[in-house]
Amino acid sequence: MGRPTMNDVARHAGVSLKTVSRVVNGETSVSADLAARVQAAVDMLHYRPNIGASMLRRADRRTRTIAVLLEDVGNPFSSSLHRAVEDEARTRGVQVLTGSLDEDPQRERELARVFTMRRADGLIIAPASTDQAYLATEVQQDTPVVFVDRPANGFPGDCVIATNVTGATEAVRHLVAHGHRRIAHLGDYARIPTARSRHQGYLAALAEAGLAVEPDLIVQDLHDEAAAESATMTLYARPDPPTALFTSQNLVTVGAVRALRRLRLHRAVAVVGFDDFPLADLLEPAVTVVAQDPALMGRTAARALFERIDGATGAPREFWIPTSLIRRGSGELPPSRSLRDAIAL
Amino acid sequence: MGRPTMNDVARHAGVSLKTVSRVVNGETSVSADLAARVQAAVDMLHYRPNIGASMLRRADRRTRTIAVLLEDVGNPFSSSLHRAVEDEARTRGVQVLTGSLDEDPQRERELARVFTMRRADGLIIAPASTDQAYLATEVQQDTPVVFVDRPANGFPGDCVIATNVTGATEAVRHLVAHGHRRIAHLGDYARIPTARSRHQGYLAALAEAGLAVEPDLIVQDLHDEAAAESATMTLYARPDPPTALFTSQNLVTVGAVRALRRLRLHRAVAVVGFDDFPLADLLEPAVTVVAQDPALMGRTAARALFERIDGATGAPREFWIPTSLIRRGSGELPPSRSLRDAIAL
DNA sequence: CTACTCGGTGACAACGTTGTCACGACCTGG
DNA sequence: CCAGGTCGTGACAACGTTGTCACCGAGTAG
Repeated sequence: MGRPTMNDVARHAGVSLKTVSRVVNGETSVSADLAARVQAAVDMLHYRPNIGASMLRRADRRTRTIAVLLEDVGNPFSSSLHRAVEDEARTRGVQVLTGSLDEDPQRERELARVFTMRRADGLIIAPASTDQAYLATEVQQDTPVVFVDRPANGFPGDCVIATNVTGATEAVRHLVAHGHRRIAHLGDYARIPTARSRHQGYLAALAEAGLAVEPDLIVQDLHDEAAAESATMTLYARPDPPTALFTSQNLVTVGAVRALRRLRLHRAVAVVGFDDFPLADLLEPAVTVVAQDPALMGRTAARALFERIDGATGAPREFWIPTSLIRRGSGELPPSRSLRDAIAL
Repeated sequence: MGRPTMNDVARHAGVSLKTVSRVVNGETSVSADLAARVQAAVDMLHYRPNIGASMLRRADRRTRTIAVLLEDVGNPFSSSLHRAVEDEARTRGVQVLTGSLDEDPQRERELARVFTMRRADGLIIAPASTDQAYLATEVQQDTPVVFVDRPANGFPGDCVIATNVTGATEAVRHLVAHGHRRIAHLGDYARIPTARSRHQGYLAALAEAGLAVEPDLIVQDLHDEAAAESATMTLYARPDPPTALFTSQNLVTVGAVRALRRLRLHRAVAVVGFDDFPLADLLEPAVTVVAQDPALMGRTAARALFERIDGATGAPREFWIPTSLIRRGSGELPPSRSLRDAIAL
């Protein structure tokens, strides 16, 4: 004996199945006494509508479910974004399915397919793959997709993206303004679009300041703390190390800070990181960052998605979420004259 | 024209609906050439089964969905736990619905009801309310519920809980071992069971060391950084402040550390926090904590849940997830003789 | 050669719900 | 008093799928 159905309620209340349906759906065309009898039966049996069955029959075909594909629901950026999406969904009585992609394009496709089979009303995707053309066959014609954090390719959908290029430019310009001429860039996987944009912003700031690009000072494909830490160690084993670092992602920033600590250079080398992280203000020196606003990105993406679900048409839109430079200390350190001495120390 | 259905595929392949069903479900009793024709039609039409409809008809009534109710999917503890649950679910082809409770008992009931209407196969709940008796009428007889982080009341289900009491005792014992006699406790909302357990552990360690409980040194109902920071400030405005702090939650720990910084007491007052947090090792001094293992808690809860979903019966089980003391510096500071002088400074 | 089995296939009902329509009771206006 | 409309209610089909069962043809044993 599973859960009671509408039929059970109808029998209990001595009315027809359809009348129960009407009461449960709050239609007003039911007489007061029948409605009361139905309600009593519902309460007695603890009846709960099966919304799966309901969606099957309903005209609008809505599951009142959206799916969110993020890099990793366990990391701070993704989870803040997730939370903001949840809050928007909640006001609409919509539930949220999530999945982590771990930078795996294959997994992105798999999950898109799975959520399609579940007939999610819409998808929010932080792409791990470089090409979303597969979505054309994977999702239903009228299932909207909103891309967040990274741009989409090959599939039309609203995009919600941080101002990566200008944010990175601002970061590097800030270092230049504090007198730095040799500024290294520690970047994430070069295949990640945001990493490329930030790299581009770095180059733009150098160009603007008339500084030469020194390939030796650019290290890419750093994705975790350990890689960033060892890359930083290597950088400072060179004869002529940079006086400042621009790190393009928070794990990279933390790895670099760790390395500078070990080298006792944390008060000698300036650092500006892209993306804020908790406790950045409590480190010594506190870490200057270009902060993103993941909650705003999530809220914006969710709102855009719901507008589409509610029928908004028109060309794909781009929402640019501004970044903001937060001066905390590490980015305001002046260039150290005697870095090599400091290292020798 | 929505998505193609099995009927469309059947028509295209020139076979019956049922044959398509068999092929889609991988039944082997279909001849090779019919199976091939069906597969071709599936590929051509980009057919995707509607698993909502499928679940309605299937004998096992499984939605292959579980629901996870956490405090806040955006905080580090909840999101690590969530991620671990996702990984377990993924190996089983099960999807995860999540919801944040924000310590709101009402919201816990609402979400339990919503996920029931969606016929989730099982629930993982980090309770926000003190009584889960409502689940008896809310969830189906055979829908298992696993409680995580906090114990349940009034409803049978496996529990996955950190060793809060012994962890807290170990923390305080550690401070005692370093010579502290006046150890304050900064606790979360007293209504939260874990906060109470940690408080209990604190008292046990004092008793064990023959130290008197000083009510003035116990501050409860601190739930965020700001509250913890101002409580700490107040504590050090007293004539005879504690030489060490035991903080029962990571936001409280961070708030306390912030206050000690402002008071320039961060090298004078020992701190041990309950629950680890990113970058605790990079602060000065690095923060000694009793670490929980949220990923292990999530994994354990998910495995327990799936065992129940797969039919395991028997009395509710308790899984105790051990905590571990991580010595980093702040907890090893000796008692300062001249705290009042330091404050005056 | 017959009876019986077995493997492959399809017709049909059913899952729990909502959309459509028809029916009867009551009211209203001429 | 009757035609026409409105209101409340229920019978029935349908959503997309799977479970059940019956059927057909071929192979096998007696």
